[in-house]
Amino acid sequence: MTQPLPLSQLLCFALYSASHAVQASYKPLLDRMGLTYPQFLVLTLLWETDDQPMSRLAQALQLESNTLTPMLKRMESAGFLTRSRDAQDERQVRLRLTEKGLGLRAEATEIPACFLAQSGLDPTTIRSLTDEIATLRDRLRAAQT
Amino acid sequence: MTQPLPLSQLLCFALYSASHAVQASYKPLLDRMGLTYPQFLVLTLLWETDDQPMSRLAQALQLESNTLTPMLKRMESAGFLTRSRDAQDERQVRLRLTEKGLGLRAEATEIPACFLAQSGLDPTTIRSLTDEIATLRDRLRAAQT
DNA sequence: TAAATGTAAATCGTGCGCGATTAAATCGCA
DNA sequence: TGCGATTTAATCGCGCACGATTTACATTTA
Repeated sequence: MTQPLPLSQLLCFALYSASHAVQASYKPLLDRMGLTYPQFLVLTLLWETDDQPMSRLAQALQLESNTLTPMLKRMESAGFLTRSRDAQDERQVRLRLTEKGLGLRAEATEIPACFLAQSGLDPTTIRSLTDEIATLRDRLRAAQT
Repeated sequence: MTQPLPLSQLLCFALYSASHAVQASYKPLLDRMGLTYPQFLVLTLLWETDDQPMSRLAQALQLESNTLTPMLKRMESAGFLTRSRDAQDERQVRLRLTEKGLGLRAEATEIPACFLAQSGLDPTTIRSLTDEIATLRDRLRAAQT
């Protein structure tokens, strides 16, 4: 048996604290647009593909209706998107960007670049780090059977 | 200008989703002990050094009193630790492990090892990944002036 | 020593995340 | 065709996170 690691050397804490630090660094930029960080993630998906069912966002973000439903309602009231039942399958809720939601795209997609600058790391390092973390995440999800 | 990246290639989302995946993989083990994930982080710090002021935990976790106060009260009611005002400086709240809190140490410090096994990554990779993520976090915090 | 300054927790409100449950629509199959 | 099983959202409760403010105590300084 090895000695227990201190918090500062735990991968779980590195991820936890880094994720919070990233959200904090995004915050001033998102505030100007009236977005929270998870809402920014939702819009990022809709900027890639507009008019998606909620179930697809849930899949991509690994979030469930108990998180997404109230969040999307707030985004609808704020005027970023519309929610409407699919005519073919009334169980599904389809999400569509409004003009306001579309209008934020150019400004918002600059944020990851600002973030990269703030981090002081070069793009290649950022890319490989992203891949390694995504691989870890996918393996954990797969093990979660 | 480069093209905007899809969500799946954003470092911020990799961190966000991996952090959630790690917490999900810890959950069944923590549930058995009656702990939440942030509570496990608090205990990890107290297992390293018992009898700390709340301000030191706040510094280590980068959390503030608005998060920690209610959380520590819950942990106190659950019997994991005690909270008491420091006699020398009545502004401070000192945290001490109870027998129950101490008793979880051996079992809980095994969790990161289980996690490592689940991840399917070798210890060396885990360590360098942890370091890289911590470096990124620290640079972002430093830029956050 | 009294007033100004600084520091540590606590409090309040809002928005996630998620377990558990419910409701409604669709699908599958006898 | 009809009825059980499945799928999709919605709802409810609780525990973080965090901005903003307040309270209590300590320290500095006039």
